[in-house]
Amino acid sequence: MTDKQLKILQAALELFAQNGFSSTSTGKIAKKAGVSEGLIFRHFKNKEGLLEAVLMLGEEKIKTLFADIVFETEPKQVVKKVLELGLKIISNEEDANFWKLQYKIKWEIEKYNEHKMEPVEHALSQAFSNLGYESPKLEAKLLLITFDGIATRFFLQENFDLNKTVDFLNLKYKV
Amino acid sequence: MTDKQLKILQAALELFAQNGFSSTSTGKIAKKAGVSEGLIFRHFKNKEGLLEAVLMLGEEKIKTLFADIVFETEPKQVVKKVLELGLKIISNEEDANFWKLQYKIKWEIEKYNEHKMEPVEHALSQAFSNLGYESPKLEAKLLLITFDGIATRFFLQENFDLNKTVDFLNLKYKV
DNA sequence: AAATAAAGTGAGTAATTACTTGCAAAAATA
DNA sequence: TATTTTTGCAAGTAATTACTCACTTTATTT
Repeated sequence: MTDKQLKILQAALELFAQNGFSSTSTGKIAKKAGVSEGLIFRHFKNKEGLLEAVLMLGEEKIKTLFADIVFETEPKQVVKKVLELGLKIISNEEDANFWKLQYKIKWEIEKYNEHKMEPVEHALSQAFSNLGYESPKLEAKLLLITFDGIATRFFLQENFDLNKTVDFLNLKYKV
Repeated sequence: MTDKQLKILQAALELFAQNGFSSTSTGKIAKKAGVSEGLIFRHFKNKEGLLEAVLMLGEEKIKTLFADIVFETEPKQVVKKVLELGLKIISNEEDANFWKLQYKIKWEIEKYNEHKMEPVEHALSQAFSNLGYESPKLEAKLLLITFDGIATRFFLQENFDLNKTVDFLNLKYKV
């Protein structure tokens, strides 16, 4: 991984997350990265290849955040940590861009990659089971669906109060 | 509203909802509508004007669906009807496209129009209040957030089981 | 040091883009 | 019926697009 290669990936992440895939030209990426446009195609073959590289880089980062949840043994803490994932994301601008890109791409390419969240869903399901919930699997699914809703608001609704929402959910789930 | 004008709007709705705004060319819209490309600009000034016209048409349709909720007096029925809004949407392909477009555009243009849901939120809040919930306003907000999550899954997740999710929520809210 | 490979450039290309314009047909109005 | 307005088309246009190619520079290997 050369220095310029990384610069391209960073510029692409920012622009893709900000303006979407098809609205971001390779020319603008090259300019932002301080690189000739041809270099993008040398390293990533084509625009889609660049997107895939950015997406893969993001998945690695996201997996790190998941590990903290999956290896948690205290059931209440599992739920709490899932709910507070959002707060964790804001704290790092690059992480936030990765998440935003994930959702943006979902809507642009129309494919929901459900198995990405599977380990978290499983951990949640187990946690709800231990907490005595009647339908732990459905509870886990529902919480992740709610999480998608929260993400939608967080990235798109200007005056969305994330803390308030998370607090309320903590209260509802008693964690 | 001429016949061709309507054809343009219908073609634009389908293509925008399917492929997004910036990825849909005016040429393709014209071809699908069976119309010369120039006519689009005659009637709608530019591509954005066409989008706005489509969006406005959609809002009218959506308002109809909302009316049924807002004028409902039985609190349990209000909650039930909000939860079953999704089911109602599938039944009509055009309605589904309008909703899909709403979300697509949100992510493409990055603006969440919250006041659009305000009457529903207010009705929900009142319903939760009547049902004795401790924080009716927050409950209303949370349900609409969850609704966004459900919409995300409904439109993007291939094997998403809408009925199962709605049934579970009906159970949780005891409606 | 010589040879090979990889990284990087920038000008060029064909296709697509949103949008314009001049003109004809149809509809509405007088 | 005559005139004006609206609706419609086809052939443009300038800008932008993703991508290529011939070439130079830098790094790695022999």
